[in-house]
Amino acid sequence: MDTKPIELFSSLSHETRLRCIALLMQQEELCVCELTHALSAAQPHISRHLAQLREVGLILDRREGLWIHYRINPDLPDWVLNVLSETMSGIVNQSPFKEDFKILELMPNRPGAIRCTNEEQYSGEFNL
Amino acid sequence: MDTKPIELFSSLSHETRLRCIALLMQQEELCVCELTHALSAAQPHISRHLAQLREVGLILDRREGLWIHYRINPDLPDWVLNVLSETMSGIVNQSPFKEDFKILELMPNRPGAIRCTNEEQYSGEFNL
DNA sequence: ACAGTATATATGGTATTCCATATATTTAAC
DNA sequence: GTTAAATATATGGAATACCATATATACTGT
Repeated sequence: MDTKPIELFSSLSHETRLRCIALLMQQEELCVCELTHALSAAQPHISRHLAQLREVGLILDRREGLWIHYRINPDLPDWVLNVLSETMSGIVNQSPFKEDFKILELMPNRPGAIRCTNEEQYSGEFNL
Repeated sequence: MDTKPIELFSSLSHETRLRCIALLMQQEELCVCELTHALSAAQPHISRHLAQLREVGLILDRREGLWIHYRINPDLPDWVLNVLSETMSGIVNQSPFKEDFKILELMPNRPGAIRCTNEEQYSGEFNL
């Protein structure tokens, strides 16, 4: 895959999209409703920006019944994945990203819980 | 310095700015006329985008007589510098970045000389 | 005065938002 | 086993906000 740097950076230069990417970097896989909850945003808003990220190839989707799970595309070029993880290390303690992690953790009835009896809990420490 | 990720990425999401950053990552210090030459762009165009990069703190300027030299801000947070160098490794072999390096190398009368030849003498088609 | 660089304004174009609606899938009713 | 309702997600379109460009003009140092 031949990621264009301009596309990459303009994808990351919108708060909604960067917040989604940040959550996906932490959580492996998330569905739209979880992202909607974590960002306290309208569902069409999230859906639009996820579509943009998908079109650029940053994320992949997987349908499972009602839910569509998104995840970071593991086949991105190394330099792109490195940019993402360097970015994570820079923003995990900044707002609104750190709050997003906490709100997601506290979300009731997460979709994964219906099927996965052993959902993994985020073990980080937060200071809201 | 507390670089905001959105500001960083929107700075990098414009081709002119990313090309300037790429040249500055390679060249330590460059003046506006060198960047103007390397990108074959109008001087006000370059100046405008350098101003944006300066306002965000990505680059610093230093006046020396007629010339204003720009350089990457060495006091950027580590994660930002890492994002920049990871990006460099991803784009050095892509167009138009790799061509920019060559055109800059071949520039006649680089400053240090008494004045920059700003004429549009460059007409040769490089086969890069 | 002149060369190098910066800024101001207007204009056109692109991205984003919001609302409404459409599609897809599961569950439930009959 | 169809049909309908409910849930999850996606898309269309108009209004707005944002950004880039071009051109002209102003500033700064020799």
